[in-house]
Amino acid sequence: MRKVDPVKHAEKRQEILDAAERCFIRDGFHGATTASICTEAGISPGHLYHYFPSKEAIIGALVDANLKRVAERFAAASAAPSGVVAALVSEVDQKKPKKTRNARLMLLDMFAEAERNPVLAEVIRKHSRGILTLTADLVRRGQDTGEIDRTLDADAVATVLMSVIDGTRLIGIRDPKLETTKTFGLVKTMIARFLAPPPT
Amino acid sequence: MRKVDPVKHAEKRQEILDAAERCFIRDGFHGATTASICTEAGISPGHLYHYFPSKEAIIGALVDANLKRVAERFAAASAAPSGVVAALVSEVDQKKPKKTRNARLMLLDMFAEAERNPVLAEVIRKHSRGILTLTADLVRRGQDTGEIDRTLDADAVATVLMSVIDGTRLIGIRDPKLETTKTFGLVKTMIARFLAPPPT
Amino acid sequence: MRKVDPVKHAEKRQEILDAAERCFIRDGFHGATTASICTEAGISPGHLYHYFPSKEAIIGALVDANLKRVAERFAAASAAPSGVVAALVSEVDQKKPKKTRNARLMLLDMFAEAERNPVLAEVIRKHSRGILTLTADLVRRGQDTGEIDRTLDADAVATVLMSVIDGTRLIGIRDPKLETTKTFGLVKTMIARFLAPPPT
Amino acid sequence: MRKVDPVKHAEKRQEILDAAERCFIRDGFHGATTASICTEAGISPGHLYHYFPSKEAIIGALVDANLKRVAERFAAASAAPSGVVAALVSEVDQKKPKKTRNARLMLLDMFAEAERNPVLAEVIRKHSRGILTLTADLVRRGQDTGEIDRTLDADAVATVLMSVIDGTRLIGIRDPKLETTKTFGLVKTMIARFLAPPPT
DNA sequence: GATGAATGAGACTTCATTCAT
DNA sequence: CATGAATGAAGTCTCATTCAT
Repeated sequence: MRKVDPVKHAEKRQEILDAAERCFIRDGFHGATTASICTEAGISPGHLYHYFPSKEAIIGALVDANLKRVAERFAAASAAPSGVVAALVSEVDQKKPKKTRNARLMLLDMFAEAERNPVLAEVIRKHSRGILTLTADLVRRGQDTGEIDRTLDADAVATVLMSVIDGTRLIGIRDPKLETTKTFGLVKTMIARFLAPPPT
Repeated sequence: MRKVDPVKHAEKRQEILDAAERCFIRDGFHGATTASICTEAGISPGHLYHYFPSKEAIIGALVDANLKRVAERFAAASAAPSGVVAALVSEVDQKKPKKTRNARLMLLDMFAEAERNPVLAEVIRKHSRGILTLTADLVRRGQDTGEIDRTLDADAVATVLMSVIDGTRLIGIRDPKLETTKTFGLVKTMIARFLAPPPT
Repeated sequence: MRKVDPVKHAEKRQEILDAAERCFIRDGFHGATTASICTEAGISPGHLYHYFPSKEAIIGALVDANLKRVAERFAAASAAPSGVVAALVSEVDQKKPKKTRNARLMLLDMFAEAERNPVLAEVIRKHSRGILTLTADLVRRGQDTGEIDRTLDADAVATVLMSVIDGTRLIGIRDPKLETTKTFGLVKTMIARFLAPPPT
Repeated sequence: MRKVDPVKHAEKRQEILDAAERCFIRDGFHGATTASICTEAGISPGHLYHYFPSKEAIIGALVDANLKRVAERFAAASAAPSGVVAALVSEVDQKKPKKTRNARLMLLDMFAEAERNPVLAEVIRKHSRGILTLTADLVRRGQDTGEIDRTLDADAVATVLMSVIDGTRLIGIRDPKLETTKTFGLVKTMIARFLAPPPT
């Protein structure tokens, strides 16, 4: 008799995820309550559980979606015809401050949560491996073209670059005033000098 | 004649802080309960409040102590007679994996918490400014001796280096297997190339 | 189509208030616990907070309802066609001893609580002003008909009468044995002599 | 070897009672903590129990002392050579507002507490009986001299007068603005008319 | 699907009282 | 006498989750 309309179901699910993201950014993973998410999404508390089996599952889905988005953005940058180093450096660029802040908020909550939550940790590891592979390939391409120092280990370089980008994301907690174009520019300089082939 | 023994009080306070740190590392700021801290410290639930007015105050004291320790360690490295770049790079070095992990756990919880807790945010900012000043001075010294590229802005360099170190600390969440000597070595290479004066 | 049933909600809320009143009469505002109220109301500890944001709010609602009831009862008496003095005196009458005792218990807890709780104090003030106005009007009516001494200030008389009634309510604490028909009768005599126009 | 100096002991005891009274007036019987009383009295928490076996005992002693003082003041007024009605009415007089307020605070807390505390209730009853006896005697004296209506039952009159005075004390909770000289004056008028012998 | 009433474990905190020194 | 460290029961309130309708 009754059939679930899978499209509508998926749409509603996404709406809830969006609402949850707003709540998490506003209040953090722990500060946000399922009740607040339901209010934000305009549904009743019980109804949430038609779409997600638990608050943890919402977090998991959100983290997965977020990291996937980042990975895809990076993949797009890699595929772009600009130089290899330019692609590598693209993630450092300063977006709108508000976006930067939101990204940082989610990143920190995600990472902090992942420390005690193996499922989340695995999600992060999965996406990290993807980005790492992509980056390493990019580095190897740069080495082939001579843009990048051939003596560097491409995989290790990828790891270091990912860590640099993560570090860049955190600057704003140390002190919001440090989150400047100058800082980001200097990070790019650092990466450029790091990767540059040694002068002959 | 009979007075409070401030030494004993401070000692007990420290014991509680140590116990709390173990709990926080094990369960996180949110997962750890005041009850678990009391059990770990071997005191009764109410007694905690003779030493700290709230759980938040414990976190605050712990964060302050932790960051102070880091800053002091770094100050010591700066004062050492080894080269300037060596000092700058010292923080990257891999300690015992367990210590690395613990440091990361605290760092993440601290930073995540600070996003919603202005008091904590200010504590972090205070210590960050201290480290930044120290680093910038070190960089300037390096520029004076010719070890470091004179065209770089010392303050901006300090910011970038701090961010790189923060990023290094996070590698283990992305994937514990990446937390290798090789990775850390390559970070040092990056910093060295970044700071090196341009070949004439 | 499907909506919250506001009637049921209000009913449950009232049930809880009734349960709370029983608890407060039995144990006092401080002696009664939210747990005991929940047990009395037959609900779980957490569920209380679907209907009231805090224990204080329950007290507030109860005090408001109680005073409102008193004011309405008095308003009804005022409207009755019996003589003005009879109406004024009606509040003194002795009800069933148990009711008298309960009323006293609530009154005392209310008043004691109001000393430190401005919100409660305002609730009491609000209803007191209502009763005062009503009484003063009644007195003026009596003065018009010649039942009451025209030289008395109606507002001041209202204040004194309210205070007399409050005092009457407290007799039972001084000594339960004093709470007799004789005492109450004499209070009526006092009021009658007080209000009576002077003999010409 | 060690003898307790009973004088010093009694003095310290009184100091503690004074401190406790300040605390109770400030915070109420429930709001005041033994810790705050100790701080106010300048002693350590443990030391309190050298003078009183419990917080309840402090309240008991304080209530006893307070009521005794009231009774004595009233006894003094009774003994004064002024008219009988003047003596009866003396308790109504408005003291300094602050004193009035403090008296009310203590009275309410005392009475509210006595509702659930039989020991306190008995203390109150004891002193009430004393005042009642005194008042009744005074009334009888007035009846002998012709100042007071001879048809009134002296004991019942005493009860009513005590209740009127209690009521007067509460006026300020209903609304602080009502605690005026005019109100108190009118209460005196009421009492005078109440007691006056009927015109022949 | 959808609601919101209901649950219950458990968190943080308070405070009168005791005890070792 | 005097201190203050220590106890532990209990209280208010939160919140993820379930269930009847």
